[in-house]
Amino acid sequence: MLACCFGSVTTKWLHKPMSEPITILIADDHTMFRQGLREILERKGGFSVVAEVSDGVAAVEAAQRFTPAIALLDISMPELTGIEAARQIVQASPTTRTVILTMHRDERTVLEALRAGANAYLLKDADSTELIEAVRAVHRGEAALAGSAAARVLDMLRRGDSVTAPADLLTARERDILALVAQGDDNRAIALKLSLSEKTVGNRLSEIFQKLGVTNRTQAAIVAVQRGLVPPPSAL
Amino acid sequence: MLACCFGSVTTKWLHKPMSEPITILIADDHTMFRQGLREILERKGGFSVVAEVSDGVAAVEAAQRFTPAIALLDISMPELTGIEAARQIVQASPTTRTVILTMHRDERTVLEALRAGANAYLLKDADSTELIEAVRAVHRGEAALAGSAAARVLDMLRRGDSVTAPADLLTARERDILALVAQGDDNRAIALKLSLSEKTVGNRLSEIFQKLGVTNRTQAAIVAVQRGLVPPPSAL
DNA sequence: CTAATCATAGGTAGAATTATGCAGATCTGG
DNA sequence: CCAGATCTGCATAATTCTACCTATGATTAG
Repeated sequence: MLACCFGSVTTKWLHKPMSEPITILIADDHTMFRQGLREILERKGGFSVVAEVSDGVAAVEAAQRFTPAIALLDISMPELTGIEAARQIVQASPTTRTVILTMHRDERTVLEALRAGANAYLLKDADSTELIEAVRAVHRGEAALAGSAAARVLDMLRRGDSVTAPADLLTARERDILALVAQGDDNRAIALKLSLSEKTVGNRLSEIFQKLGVTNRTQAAIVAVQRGLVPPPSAL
Repeated sequence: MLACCFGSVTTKWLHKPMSEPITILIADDHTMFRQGLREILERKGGFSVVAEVSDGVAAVEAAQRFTPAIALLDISMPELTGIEAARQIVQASPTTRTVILTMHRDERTVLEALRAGANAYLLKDADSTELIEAVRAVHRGEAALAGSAAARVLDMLRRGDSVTAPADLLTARERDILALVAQGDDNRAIALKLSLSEKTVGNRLSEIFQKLGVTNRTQAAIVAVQRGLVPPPSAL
């Protein structure tokens, strides 16, 4: 522990001879988590947290303004999920590489994130050294997937079918509907809010269920939130 | 930043003359978050993290074995929610004071936690200095509620009715059912798993909806997870 | 241009959900 | 032991949901 502290101080003094520190944007809706991450990164040395934001929209804006080398994006954020944010950040700030943070070890979420242009996918119960290593790897231009995640994705790539078949990506409209389902709206409410007929909502929903591999709306809501397909319901 | 680092080192050297460090148990299912918390607490000085666990059951066991002065409990944990863990910890280790961490600013959750015997209730988007202050206050024997939370609870206490009326605490059986709803089970599946008739499940559900102030099972599932009434669905 | 996909919406039929009311069994605190 | 709360089960009816079918117009890719 002391060694660690000394180590960090030492590293700090050696900043100048090192190459530029890696600039980082942290996006997570929990202040404590952000501060913890910042501590870990800055004490380690070689990293410079240039922005901290608490929702997806702010993340995109900050990425555009600060063009950080790395954007650490939590999946579950208000306004815009980490995955959506990543999608927009690769447009808004192409030099920024994105790392998705999540608590769910879900293969399909990984693919969803990678398709959105994310360069890495890390579980929140990964060790902080794994995080550091992943950030460095991504900064070097490698696409990093933490330990177990990497194995799973490779497995899926090997099986082949998994990568193409469950390309069950929801369409934009389907996501609209799913987002309302995940807020507890019934079909009538959804139809009203989206100016659709209840029939259409019901039909869409059936397709969504198929794509998500579930059989009812409650399961769909759970999956949607867990996979970061829609922003989590803020408060009821 | 440098000052901060020196400060922490200094504090560490001064450990001995200080009163005993406050022993702390951290329970959260995200390793990164735990490590961040630990960093923040240990660098600040005066705190000693004696155990880190990732689920509610382990939290209760650790509290029993290490009898920490403070248990920092995340609400949303596998196996056992932070609130349930607090309930059991006050039994298993009466000298341990519990601090509930959550991301939801929900008045009813606050009450739920306080009723379970928690000594403090902190939002995860609180500042780390607030956390430190709260932990110290709780250790001094005070019941701490972070800024806005305190105000809200006081408001509710003032209104009076809120404290007694929404004593809509669910019964044990109702929680059982709600937990399955929050996993996406339909009434038939619930009836099977709990050895009940579908009718009974339906009846219970209607009462649960009333108590939670919702109108359908999806909303109930959302509320249940957000309030920490049931452990979140692990993976679907 | 053609084929494919998407968004829309209508229909039917069956399954599930939800709101109520009633009632016996059990348990618990006073 | 009593009173009250809880758990259980049954019934009914209205509502909602879900699966599956068809079909039209718009957009898009090849």
